[in-house]
Amino acid sequence: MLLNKPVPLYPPYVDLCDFDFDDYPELDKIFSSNEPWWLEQFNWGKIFLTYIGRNKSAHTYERFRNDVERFLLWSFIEKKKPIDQLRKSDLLEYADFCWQPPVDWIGTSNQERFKITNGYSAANELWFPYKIQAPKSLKADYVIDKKKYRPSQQTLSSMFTAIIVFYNYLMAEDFCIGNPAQIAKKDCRHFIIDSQVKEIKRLTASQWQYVLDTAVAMADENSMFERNLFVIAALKTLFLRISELSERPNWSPTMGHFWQDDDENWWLKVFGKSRKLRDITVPIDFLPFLERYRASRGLLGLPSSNENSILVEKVRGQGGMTSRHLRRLVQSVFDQAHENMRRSEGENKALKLKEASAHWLRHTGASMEIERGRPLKDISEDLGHASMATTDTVYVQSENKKRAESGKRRKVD
DNA sequence: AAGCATCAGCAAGACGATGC
DNA sequence: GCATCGTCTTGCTGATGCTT
Repeated sequence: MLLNKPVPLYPPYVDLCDFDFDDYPELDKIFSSNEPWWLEQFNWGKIFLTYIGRNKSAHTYERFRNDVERFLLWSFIEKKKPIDQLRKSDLLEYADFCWQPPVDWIGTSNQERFKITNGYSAANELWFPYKIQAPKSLKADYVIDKKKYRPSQQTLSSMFTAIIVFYNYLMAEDFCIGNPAQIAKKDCRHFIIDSQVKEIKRLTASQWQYVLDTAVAMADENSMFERNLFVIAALKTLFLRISELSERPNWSPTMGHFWQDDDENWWLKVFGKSRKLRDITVPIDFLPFLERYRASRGLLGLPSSNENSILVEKVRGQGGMTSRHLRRLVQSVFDQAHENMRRSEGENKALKLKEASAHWLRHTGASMEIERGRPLKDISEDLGHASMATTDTVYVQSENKKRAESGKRRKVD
């Protein structure tokens, strides 16, 4: 069976662990009817991904699976050469391929790799190795041109990372003798040195005012939106990441995580990125929002220590919520706020509200605090950054501000 | 100090399960 | 019956620690 179009090779991690060709008749056919090195290299990918899935995070598995799969498909179908025989120039060719893949390798929607049909896993016809989508702010009547697909700098760099790590693994296992990807990365012509001034992804003070007013109005009208109001107020005022409000395998946020010290200052304990626990200062202004949301759930006053009710609760069913749905709650407020602001201030001023995502609230809150002159050190701690340098480059950009200031006074004559 | 390798989190569409 | 919510997906962004 000649392979002339890309097919998915690797299932999700749990399914890869007990992978058996009997369950994947199509793959079985492909590998038994092609040159033996196809199967050998499929197996290299398989043991590498198994190792990643076992020792790294689930996300890293998915990220690396994409790229190992694309790379092998390219070597099978396009290059027709085993990966242990590839050299730097071949890898540069692969980078060109990724930069502008053929249109029949590109899809326009998220799709599962495999579908179960008649008890067997079969390739999903709608799945493609590459994907192009319309940006959410331009969703309506947007025509997708697959020829316009270009990976971002991050995507390209992630591609090299995955292939480099893959080759390193193969070298350690004595399958390969060198790492052509490592050398190719330095010569890849698609990388541009980026020292641009980056726009901070935040709302202006007036856009934020619309978001807050809209959320209050929505909650006043229908108590089901009390939850939306609480979430956006918490994300903005306490600089939270969306995940820090979500139920996760090793952490469930509860009301008891709000606590008071000896001087009656309020704090919130959160479990952040890279398994770091931190306490965030809770301003007095925020307490009414907390009380209000609690009241809508029939909880009296402010949280007592060791209170173990869920922090943000589902309206149907029991327990905390995943980040996916919390993001949708934020999005629904943004959509309404955009509509309100567009009507009274015009499309131009409201535009950013269409692009905004939940994470912008963290940026908006921190940026507004910096403008009010709160010490950078304190904000950095509340954000949970390990170093103030991160806070400065992401939120303040003091170097750029100085440069803009000194450049502003140049004369033409 | 800058750059790189590593890897974790976030965004948002698709789709199906679930609770009321 | 249907809105709510979780899971899977790819693409994007942020953070950390090591090397140079």
